[in-house]
Amino acid sequence: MPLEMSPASTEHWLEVLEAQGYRLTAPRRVVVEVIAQTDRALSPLAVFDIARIRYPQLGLTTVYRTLEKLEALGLVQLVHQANGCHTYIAAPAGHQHLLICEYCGRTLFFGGDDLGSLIDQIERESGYRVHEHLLQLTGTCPGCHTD
Amino acid sequence: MPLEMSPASTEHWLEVLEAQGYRLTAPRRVVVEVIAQTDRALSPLAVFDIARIRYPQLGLTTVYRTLEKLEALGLVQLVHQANGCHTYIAAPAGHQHLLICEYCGRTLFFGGDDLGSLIDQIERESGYRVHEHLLQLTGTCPGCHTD
DNA sequence: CATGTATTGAAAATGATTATCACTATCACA
DNA sequence: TGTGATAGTGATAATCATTTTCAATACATG
Ligand SMILES: [Mn+2]
Ligand SMILES: [Mn+2]
Ligand SMILES: [Zn+2]
Ligand SMILES: [Zn+2]
Repeated sequence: MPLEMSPASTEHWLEVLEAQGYRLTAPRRVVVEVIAQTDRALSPLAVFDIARIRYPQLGLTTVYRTLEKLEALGLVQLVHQANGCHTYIAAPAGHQHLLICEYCGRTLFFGGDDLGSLIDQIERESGYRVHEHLLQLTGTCPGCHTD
Repeated sequence: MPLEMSPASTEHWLEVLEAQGYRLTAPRRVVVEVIAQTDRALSPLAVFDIARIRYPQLGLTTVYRTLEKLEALGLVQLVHQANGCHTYIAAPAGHQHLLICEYCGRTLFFGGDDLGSLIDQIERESGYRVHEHLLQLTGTCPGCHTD
């Protein structure tokens, strides 16, 4: 079943970073706060612009570097955009897929397991082994369609 | 069920381009040939390099412009790469999804209808209307795994 | 405090894609 | 068959996102 975005995982993310041996610096904290507390996919530049309000010295380079670490740790996940540029969004626990409202940007996750039987079938018929998959749905959320 | 790549749709593609009012010029022909006859996803630059062998005056700009038209007509489809850059591959008739071998690049298509029941379920549970979806599977083809 | 290491951000470099523009090829039709 | 209108081309320049470099700073540890 689809999941709502969970709020404010900031503290948890900082713990994970610390457990990895990373220092909890001011610029990292602010980047983590922004992306952990937003329920929309954000480009690195958008993260930068928001984070800079609280921490004006912040560099865009640090935003890229922090997002890279968070993605490697599975705390954020990449969202593919038609134009080629990628955005990032806070990821729920485990591998999940996205359903994005094309009007308001509201985002819902649903479990990767829902794909299991489809993938099993494709493996049987093709002889391939499936290791990874990318699935993103786009549409309109309940608030953005009236019919 | 998964489909093998169909060969040499070159003539058909040229007809479609012509039917759209586009002229069948030498540079367009060579770009169409390259992408229509390859069963792997190619970057614009890769298309350029291959096409240039037959038509050295070709400009990279024209490759981008031709791929853009072919994609708009549904003749090629975009393949998302982890690094952000996109590649293109000849698309079978109708909306299809990709299964790509991570070792040899061999590519299989499977139909969008296979996703129908999953999408129905997600629509019911979420209240969203799903308009588009992006699905790509990655794994190993029969020739690239021995077990 | 002293020292080694991680982190930072400005600036430059890179790489992909797109926009410009002068030129050419092709088409419609007189 | 000319001829003007239009589509198409490719070299070049511009743009945009991302990565690299590097000197300076912050932090941890003894
Ligand atoms: Mn992508
Ligand atoms: Mn589909
Ligand atoms: Zn919405
Ligand atoms: Zn293979």
